[in-house]
Amino acid sequence: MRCFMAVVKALGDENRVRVLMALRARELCVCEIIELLGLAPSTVSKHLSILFQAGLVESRKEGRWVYYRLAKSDTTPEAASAIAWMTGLLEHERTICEDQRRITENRLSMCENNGYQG
Amino acid sequence: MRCFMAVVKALGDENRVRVLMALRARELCVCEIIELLGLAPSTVSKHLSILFQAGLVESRKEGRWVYYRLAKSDTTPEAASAIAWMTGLLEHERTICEDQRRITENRLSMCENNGYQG
DNA sequence: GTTATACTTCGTTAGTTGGCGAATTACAGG
DNA sequence: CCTGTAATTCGCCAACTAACGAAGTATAAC
Repeated sequence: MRCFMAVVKALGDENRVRVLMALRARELCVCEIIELLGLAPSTVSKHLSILFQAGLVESRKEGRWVYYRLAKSDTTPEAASAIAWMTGLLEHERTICEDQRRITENRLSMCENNGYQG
Repeated sequence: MRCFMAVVKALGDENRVRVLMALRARELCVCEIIELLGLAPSTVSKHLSILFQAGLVESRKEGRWVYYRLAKSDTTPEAASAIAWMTGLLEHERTICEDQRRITENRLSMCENNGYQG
């Protein structure tokens, strides 16, 4: 129950939902997410830590950057099924699709890391 | 998106989740839900109105009582799939099962409507 | 070392939420 | 009518949350 509530509360903010949906396309570094949402770095960092605590995302550090990605299937059933459920309902949402476009077209312009090829 | 967020936020409170899971067994009048949760009537009424606004429950009035039940499949896809998702994850939870037992054994003792057969 | 960028942590503030009791409405039964 | 029960609405308060900026940590480049 505690895990389920953590996941649901993590999904309870529109900005966090946008992040999760955006991460379906590819992993993103924090500065890209900052640019995507248009929020202060400290705010975005807090959102990401909430998603992490809920088991919805994973992160890896590479040089100065921290990359976040959706948690793989070896995470909790709550997190995995939440992502699937959310995706089914929101993948055609206007805001989500626009975010998707900005990511795939590398239109996160303010980020110095833009154009990173992995 | 607005509908999805309403559903997710409605699921963001443990008492509301307990109500939804309890309503799988049968429809319940408000006084039974008050007894189940052990909260003030005004608090329970507020919770139920949030669940209703999100399209998760329906209600019918019968005499002095108002009965709530899970929204049928003709509700929004967000609400219907949310109930299915939640049920799959929580049906074996300790608290949920205990609530279930109290309901099926008519152990909501303080309610005058107890023993109602429909 | 110094500077610059990336990110996190901390403290503050404004807005939201969940809880309650009091007052109100609705209805069934004297 | 009046009384009692069921439920909702309203106002209030404590706790939580999302936002920010400032300060701190970490790494790369110079």
